[in-house]
Amino acid sequence: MSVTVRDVAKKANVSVGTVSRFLNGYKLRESNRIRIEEAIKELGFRENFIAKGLKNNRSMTIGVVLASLTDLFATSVITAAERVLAQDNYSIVVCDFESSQEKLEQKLTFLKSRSVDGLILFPGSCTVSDELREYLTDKIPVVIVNDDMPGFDTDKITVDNVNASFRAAEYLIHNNHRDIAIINGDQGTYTGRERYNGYLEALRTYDIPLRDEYVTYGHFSNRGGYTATKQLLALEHPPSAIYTTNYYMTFGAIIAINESKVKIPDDISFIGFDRFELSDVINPPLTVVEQPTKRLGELAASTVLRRLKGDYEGFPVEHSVNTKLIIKESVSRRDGSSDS
Amino acid sequence: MSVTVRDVAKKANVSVGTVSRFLNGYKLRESNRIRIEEAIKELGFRENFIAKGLKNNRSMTIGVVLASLTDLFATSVITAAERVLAQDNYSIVVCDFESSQEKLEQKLTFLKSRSVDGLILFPGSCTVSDELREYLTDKIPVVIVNDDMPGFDTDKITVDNVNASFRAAEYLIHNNHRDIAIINGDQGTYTGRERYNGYLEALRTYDIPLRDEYVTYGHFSNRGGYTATKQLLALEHPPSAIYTTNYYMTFGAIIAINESKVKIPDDISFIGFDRFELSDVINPPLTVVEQPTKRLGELAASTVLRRLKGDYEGFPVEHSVNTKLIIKESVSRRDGSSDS
DNA sequence: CTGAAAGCGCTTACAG
DNA sequence: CTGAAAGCGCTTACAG
Repeated sequence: MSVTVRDVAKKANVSVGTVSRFLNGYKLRESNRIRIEEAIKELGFRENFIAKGLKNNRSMTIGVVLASLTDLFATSVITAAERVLAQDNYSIVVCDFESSQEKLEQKLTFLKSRSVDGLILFPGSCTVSDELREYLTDKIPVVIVNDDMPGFDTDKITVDNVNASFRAAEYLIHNNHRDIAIINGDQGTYTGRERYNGYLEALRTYDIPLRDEYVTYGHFSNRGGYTATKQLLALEHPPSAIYTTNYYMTFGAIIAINESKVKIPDDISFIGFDRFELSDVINPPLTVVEQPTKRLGELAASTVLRRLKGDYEGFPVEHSVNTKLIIKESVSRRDGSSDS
Repeated sequence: MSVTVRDVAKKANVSVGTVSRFLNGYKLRESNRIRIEEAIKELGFRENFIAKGLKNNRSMTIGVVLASLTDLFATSVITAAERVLAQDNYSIVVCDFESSQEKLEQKLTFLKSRSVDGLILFPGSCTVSDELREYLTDKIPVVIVNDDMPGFDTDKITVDNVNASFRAAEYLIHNNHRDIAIINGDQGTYTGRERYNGYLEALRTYDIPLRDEYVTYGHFSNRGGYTATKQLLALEHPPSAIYTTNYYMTFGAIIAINESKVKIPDDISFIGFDRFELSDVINPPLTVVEQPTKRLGELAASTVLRRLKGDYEGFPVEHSVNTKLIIKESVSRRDGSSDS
């Protein structure tokens, strides 16, 4: 049915070995090269990656494992990663594990049985497991995105979460805000904790007492951000500024604010997280912490690729990429006085 | 290195053929079965899907091709599809083509060279091409999701787009609205056209004249929905109701409305599209057209699976799944009088 | 630079 | 029910 190296070899009057060498970029006699090229074209030959994989013990696929396929941050990162991987002829096979540790382990063995050559993992709140350790034992490179994984030493691509929060809070402080609320994500996650820590650090640095009622939790969801914001606005002494720590909570918060009578930035200042389409649509445009999703994806991809080529220099490496505080118009300058 | 059928065979004192038969669920002598099971367990044997694929000419992977990995509708559908496919041991390899016809064709040949066994395609504004036709020629099942593709006869899973719009508009009409605006998606797409058609049909059915200034285009994006809404609200005679035809435009519109002084549903009625987390968060909860993404994904998956098993009954089949109009509180009843 | 041959890990007629 | 053997489409020492 499909045309194979054997057919090409016959047509070009060489051995299959020579065809194979041609395909893999080895030098060969000019005349042979030309005849093979012609034969390939005439016959419409295409390599069979499966057969190739069997010999080389390579599947030319990279597993991508994440909590949910509908997570905008992860899919943005993956989009960039895919582009880089495709250049080297790798394709990605994706699995979501619905934030379940058990499902995660299941998916890991599933992907293992498909002989993925490498793994890009967004662990979220999940932890190491034997299934994961087996990858490293078998020399299959694993790259973790925006997470730590205590007890699992592998390459990581992260973002300066602590610093991001620090600068967001600091920016508010520089604008004379002292009543700064944070809407935290799940503290069971690395990003949730780190982003909270940066906030705490900023308050400490500038000698601003931490007020418990300004520390809320939105579970990284739209609804959570919405509820937390409602709760903050209902406080007897509401904050003068709110800082949200991911995209979903940001928009939950914005909707809650829009529903109330308070206005950004006159009545309340606001710093959101992540910069996707909505961030710039709303009015006033939001000051946000922008995560370099494209760069993260490219780094994740190039790191697996590098390991795949056997270059294990510096392993395990951690690339931390800087976020950017995008200053727009959602933060207003308070006058110096404090009414507390 | 890794343990193979040969190792299992040796340990269990049978031939590799027998081990293979065991793996594929054939009956065999009780004593052999037991010894093989033990050997597999002791050796930690796992099948090599690549080798299997070479013999069977199957890769056990399904290609998923879509315009953008960050599209919430598509990723919701894929999530459900993946679940079903995984049950049959298929994994999905995804490619986005960034809404470019050229990239699409490129990805199609790319996936072809990885021997995907089937294809789930979200064509968006792209059209048929030789690369795609080749799949059918080679008996690789292709299922198209929520789109038509003139000149390409294959299985399709769609949604009752026309009817969805018809019922949305009708619902507004039943609530005495006559000045109904629509925010259309790109008319180069199937869903864009169909959703517009349903609106037109409703107006025609109820003898309501079409007003050009109420027909706007939001290009399926947040920003587009935002801009179109601003424009509608600025009209000398603004509509009494707005209907948006996808999720992104819905939230662009909501933000625009929130920024203005008009209130939902008192000043303006609103029907959105798609029901993801935000739809229920905002206040008042939105009346929306809900697309059964889970069902769509399951149908797409089970349809490829069926074709893969050689069951070509009814080919090409078109499953049209019903949307639901979720009635919440964003539509108000007008009094009978008209002020036009 | 190239051919002949063995082999990657599995499956499947064939013969018993 | 099972073994021996050929083969899926490719790669790669080996010898020349």
